[in-house]
Amino acid sequence: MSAAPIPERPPDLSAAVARQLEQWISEQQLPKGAQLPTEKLLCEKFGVSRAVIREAISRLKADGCVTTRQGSGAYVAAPPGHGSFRLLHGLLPSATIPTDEISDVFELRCLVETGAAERAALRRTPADLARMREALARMDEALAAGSDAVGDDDAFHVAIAAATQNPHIERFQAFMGRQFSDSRAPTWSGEGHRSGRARQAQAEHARIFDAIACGDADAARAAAQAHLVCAARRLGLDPLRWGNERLEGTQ
Amino acid sequence: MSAAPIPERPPDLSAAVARQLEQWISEQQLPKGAQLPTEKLLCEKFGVSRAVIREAISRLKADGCVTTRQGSGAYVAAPPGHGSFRLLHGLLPSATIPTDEISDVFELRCLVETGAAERAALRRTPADLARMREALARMDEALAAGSDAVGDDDAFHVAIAAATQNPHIERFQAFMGRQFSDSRAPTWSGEGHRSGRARQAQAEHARIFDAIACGDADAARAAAQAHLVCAARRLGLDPLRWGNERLEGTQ
DNA sequence: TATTCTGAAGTTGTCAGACAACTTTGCGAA
DNA sequence: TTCGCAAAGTTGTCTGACAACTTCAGAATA
Repeated sequence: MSAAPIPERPPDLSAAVARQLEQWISEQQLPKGAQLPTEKLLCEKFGVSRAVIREAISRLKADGCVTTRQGSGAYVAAPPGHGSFRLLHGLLPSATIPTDEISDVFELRCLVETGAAERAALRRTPADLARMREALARMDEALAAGSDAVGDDDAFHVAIAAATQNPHIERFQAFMGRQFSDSRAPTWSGEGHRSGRARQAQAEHARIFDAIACGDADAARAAAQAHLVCAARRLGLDPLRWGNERLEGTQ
Repeated sequence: MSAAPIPERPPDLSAAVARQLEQWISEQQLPKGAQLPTEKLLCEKFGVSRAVIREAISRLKADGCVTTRQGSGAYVAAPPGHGSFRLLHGLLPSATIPTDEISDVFELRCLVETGAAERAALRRTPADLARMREALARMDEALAAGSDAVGDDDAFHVAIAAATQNPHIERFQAFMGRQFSDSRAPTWSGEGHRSGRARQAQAEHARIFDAIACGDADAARAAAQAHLVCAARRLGLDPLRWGNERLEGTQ
C-alpha cells in the first residue's frame, strides 16, 4: 500500500477515514474482489485506533462498497455508490445548478410518472381513489386558505404510484418526491396562490384523477404528461428540451 | 424504550443490530430529530458489547439515517433510505425471494426502458449508434463462441439510455443494470446458448437497434417492451402480472 | 421567587488489551 | 508431490479506561 491515503485529524475520525478509503478505492480503480490492507496496517497508516478503522469499514459495508471475511480480510464488493441511485443536486433552479440538469431529472420523472398514471388507471381500487381524493381535498382546502400544500401535493403523486399495485414504483415515486419537495414550494407559496399557479396545478391534478377514476389509461398518461410539462414551465424550465413536438403531441 | 427491538444472534452482529434499529425507527415512525436510546441502553437491550452498537450506529450514519452528537446522543436524521433509492434484494428468483417482487422490479425497469428507447430513437447521434453497434457486435461474437456477454448486454442497454442525451436516464439505467446483472447470466450461460435463449435475446436487441437507427419512436418503444416481456419469461416470471393485455397489445 | 453559575453525572469518541473464531501459510511426514 | 497439522495472521467481539462534550441539579445571588 505505497500510495495509501494520508490521514488528517478532523473531528469525526471514522467518517473521515471512510471517506478517504472510498476515495482511494476509486482512484486506484480497485476491482471487485480486490483486498484492502489489513486493519493493523490501516491503523498504522491513519494513526488511529483499531476501533476507528472498524467503524470506518462498517460505514463502507453499509454503502455496499466493501465486504469482510473473518480471518481473511476486507475486500472491495462494488464500486462506491454501486448499490443505490442518488440524484446529485438539490432540485430547484439556481445560479449554481444548471437548468438543463433539472430539466433532465424532470424527464426521468416523466418516464416513470406517465407510466405510473397509465397503470394506476388500469389497477386502482376504491381505497386508492379514496386516498387520492383525500389528498385532493386537502389541496383544495389549502387553495381556499392560501396555505401550504407541498406535502399533500407529494402525497397525491405517491397515491397514484401506489395505485399501480407495484411497491417498487411507489417507492421510487416516494424517493423522487422527496427530492422534488423544494420544487413544489413555489407552487404553494403565497405568491403561488396569488399568481394562480396553485389553482392551475390543482386543475391538472383533478384531470389526472378523473382519468384514473374512469379507468382511461391513455387519458391518464396524457394528463400526467401535461401536468409535468406545466410544472416544468412553472419552474422556468423548458420542457421542449425533453424532445420534440411529437412526444408533446400526445396531450 | 419499552417496544425496543428484540435481538437474535446471527453471525454479523453489527449488521443485524443496524437492520433491527432501522426497522424499529421505521415502525415507530420516529420523526427527524427524535433521540435514540443511549449506547448503554442499546447494549443492554441487544445483549452485545458497546463496540457492536457503535459499529451498527456507524452503519446507520453512513446511510444518512442517524446522526450523533458527542455527549448528547444519537438522533434520527432522516427516514431510512431517505436520500437514495435502493432495490431490496438480489434480482434472481429463488426460494427466498418472491417472484412477484422481481416481476415488480421488472415493471419499474419497463417504465424507464421503453421511454428511453423512444427518446433514443428521436435523439440518437451517429456516435450513439456506433456504441450500440459495438455492443451488438460483441454479443454476436459471444453467440458464435458460446461465451459470456452479460457485460455487453448491459452495455447495450446503457448505450440506449445514453442516446436519450439525458445523463440522469443513463445513470438510472446503469444503476438498474448493475442490479440486474445476475438476471442476465442465465441468458448468456452455456445452457442459455444451447437452449437458444441467447440467440433470441440478441434478435430482440437487433430489433430495438433497428427501430432506434430508423428514428422510429413507436417501434423502439414496442421493441423494448417486447424484449422485456421475453426477458421476464426467460426468467420464469409472468409478465402478465404487469397489467392486462391492453399494455401488451402495443407490441 | 427567579435567574445564574458551578460541579457532578451522563453520553459519545477514541484508545488499548484480551480472547474467540476463522483463514492462510509453512513445514514435516507419507 | 500431496496431505495434514500447527503456527501465524486476521477479523469479530468484549471489556476497561480516559478524553471531550452535554445535560442536569443544587447552591448562590439578585
